[in-house]
This record gives sequence, structure tokens and C-alpha cells, in this order.
Amino acid sequence: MTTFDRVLDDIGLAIVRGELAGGHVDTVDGFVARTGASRSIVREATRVLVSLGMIRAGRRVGLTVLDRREWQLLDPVVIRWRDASDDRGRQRQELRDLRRAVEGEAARLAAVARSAVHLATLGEAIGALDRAAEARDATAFLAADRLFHASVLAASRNAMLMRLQSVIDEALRLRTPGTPVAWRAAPGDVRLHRDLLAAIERNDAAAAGEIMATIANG
Amino acid sequence: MTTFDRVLDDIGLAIVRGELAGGHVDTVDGFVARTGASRSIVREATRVLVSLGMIRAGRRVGLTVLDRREWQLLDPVVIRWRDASDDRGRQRQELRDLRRAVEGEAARLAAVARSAVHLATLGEAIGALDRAAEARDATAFLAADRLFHASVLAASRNAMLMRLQSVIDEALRLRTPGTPVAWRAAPGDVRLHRDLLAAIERNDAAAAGEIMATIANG
DNA sequence: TACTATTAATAGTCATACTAATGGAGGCTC
DNA sequence: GAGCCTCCATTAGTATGACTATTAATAGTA
Repeated sequence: MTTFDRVLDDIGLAIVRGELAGGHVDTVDGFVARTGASRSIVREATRVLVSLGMIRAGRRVGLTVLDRREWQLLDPVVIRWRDASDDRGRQRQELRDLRRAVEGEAARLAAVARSAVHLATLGEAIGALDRAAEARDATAFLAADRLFHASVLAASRNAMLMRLQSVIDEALRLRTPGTPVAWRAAPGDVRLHRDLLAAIERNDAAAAGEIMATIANG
Repeated sequence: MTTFDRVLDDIGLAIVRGELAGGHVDTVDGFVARTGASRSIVREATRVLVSLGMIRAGRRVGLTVLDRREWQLLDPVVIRWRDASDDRGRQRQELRDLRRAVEGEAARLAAVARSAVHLATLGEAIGALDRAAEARDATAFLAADRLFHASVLAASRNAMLMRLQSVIDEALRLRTPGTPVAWRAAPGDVRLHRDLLAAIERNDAAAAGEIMATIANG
């Protein structure tokens, strides 16, 4: 980890943790003193923090720490910082809600688009899901499930939704060791996935959204 | 506009426009020559671009332009760049889809939470909407509509959804001059908003989501 | 051929000097 | 006293040069 990373992390975490509260004013030299790094490094870090909406720079006034509602809450680094703060629980709940929204909309869009190549991929994923459930292979089941969800997102043909999902997935995987699959739920789960594919195949956006919501809530 | 802003914009736009395609390798000195700015400024800009997932820095290899799927597509500055590129149309469509997802989920969450203070705000917004429709005051109608949607988001109590909406709204407002309100649709619109509030009041998340989708699609 | 040592290219870091906005203090006018 | 102007100290912004550390590529060796 470079000096830059250390400095950025130090300041970013301090802000997220409230150690440097919104409204607090500091200077470049202040951060130089705080971190022990050179002015160049501190300036590079502040540029990134400004781009993340966490501080504002003003000549003759210094660096003002901004309020949480200005932050780029969807940026991976901000998410990581919040995950290492007291906000952790709240953020994880927000991420789960967000994932429902993303996957639901992706399912609807997939149903609207209904491209042949994507349908094929989804079919394959369901086949893998089925085989893994029969073989009671938890690892394979998880992998197939991931493939299925990724395929739905790809079928939505919306790069922003895909980006959002990858950010969410990475964030929710943080510190979440192997989640054991509840095998009792597996057969119903496979059936729901099959239903979702059917809804997409018959262009039924509303049903696809509903089914995806059921999958997410289960 | 500072030198830094110029440099960042120059490189960022060049990447988004494909002038600097994914896989292209350059160096700090290369960008210094290209932009005419000092090394300090170029380094600050590259740090931000790295944080946006648009380039990767490697010792002895230089700065590699990354592929679109690595970009932080939800960052306001990336959105602005794409809005100034050939991607503009596609991005706007993606943003509209995303907004549907966000507002739908917000409505569902608002129905689940059903907080008194938020219900009051929503009631006020509907009152304003009603009065504006009766007075045929387009400006007031638009303002009340904005207030209503912002209130639904606030009622969802999800900071990430709120952030997302503000990013989307700003992006879709870019270069979109005063959209004339279709007055014929107004009465039905007000009724839908009233229905949405009713669904939230009776804790009916599914209905709230549906109605919001109808509003968004109309 | 496979493995190792060397080298050169390049980002990373630091220090220093200078430039240019700008918020605010103090004074001036009415 | 209120409002406006002038000046100044403060602070971010910009530029330059020197040095460090990493590492991909190359040459050398068994």
C-alpha cells in the first residue's frame, strides 16, 4: 500500500467515522501535519476526496468537510469506508434494498428485450442450477445462482444497472464468509428461477419483476 | 475553470469519446505533453481518473486506459462526459430505466416504513399539486411534482436511493430545457399521486410500487 | 530450455518557490 | 449607523526538479 493510499484512507475513514464532522474546516498543511506525508500526496488525496463529494476546497478558506448527503455514496471506496464504520448495518440494509430495485428492474427490462442469446444463457444457468440442486453441491449451486443473476442483468442491456449490481455484490460480500445455502429452500428456488425465465420468454415484464422480487425477498 | 479541471476534462472526455480507447497505454509525461500542464496537475488528474476506474497506473508500464465496464458509470462527472459523447442517447435511456427502478423501490419502502412526518409532507405536496392543476400554473405544478417525488424518496429512508435519484435527476436535466407539461394528463396524474399516497398509507408496498411504475411510464 | 541477474522505464514521493483568488478587517462616505 | 470600497493576509493552485522504488523486459548463464 502506497503512501497515497494510506493518506486517502486515513482522511476518508476519519470523515466517515465522524472524527472529522461535516462543517469542519482544515487546510492542506493541516493534513500534511496529520498524516506526515508530503504536500503533493495530500493534494492528490484531497482531489480524490473532492471528487467523492466528501470535502470542498476553497481558496482562502481551506478544505471543508461536507455533509453525508453530498457524498458519492455509490462509490466503492466510500462504501468500503462506511462498511468500516458505525454505519455498517444501515448501509448493508440500504444495499439490500437497492439490490431488490436493481434486480427487479433488470428482470422487467430483460422481459422487454427478450434477446435470443440471453435466453440461451439463462437456460444454461437454470440447467446448472438444477443439476447442482440434485447433486446437493452447494458450491456449484451458488455459482449457478450467481451466473443466473448476472445473466438477467446482462439481458437487461443496461450498463448502469450492471455496474450497480457489481458494486452492490462486492459490498455485500465484504466480511460475509461462506453463507451456507438453506437446502430446504433450494427446490422452490429453482422453480422460481424457472418461472422467471418463462415470464421473460413470454415478454411479461410485470410478472418478471414480481417473481424477481419474490426471489430477492425469500 | 482551473488548469486541473481543464486537464481532467480533456483526458476524461478523450477516453469517453474513444479517442483514447481501452487498452491504450500512455505515461504521465505523455499527458504532460498533451495537455501542456505541469506534472503535479497531471498526477492529480490521473489519481481522480484512477478512482473513477477509467485508467490504471502501473510502475514501469504507465497509464492504461480501461474498458467501459470498469468505469464508475454512476459518478456525476462520468455521466457528464458520456452526455457529451456519442453515448448520450443510450445513457439517457439507461438513466430513465434506472429512475423507474429507484422510484418504484422508494415507493415500496415508503409503504413499509409509513412514517407520520413523511405522510404529512406527501399530503402537502398533493395539495400543492391539486391547487396548481386547478390554477393551470405549469411552474407550480412542476415544483409540486418534484416535491412529491423527493418526499417519496425521503420517506424510503434510504440514503443511497436518494443519492441515486439526485444524480439521475441532474443528469436528465442536462440540456433538457423547460419540458412543457402536458395539461391534458394533469388530472389523471394528480389522481395517480393520490392513489400512491393511499397505498403508502395502508402499507401496501406492492400497490405502491405498481402505481409508481404507472406514473413513471406515463 | 529454464532459470537468474541486470537494466532501464516509469510511477511514486518529497521539497521548494511562486501565483492568484478571496473572505474579512478596517476605514471611508453618506 | 448602514452600506460600500480598499487592502491584506490566508490558502489553494501551479510549476519545477530531484530522488526512490518497483517491475517488465532483456541479457546472460547453467
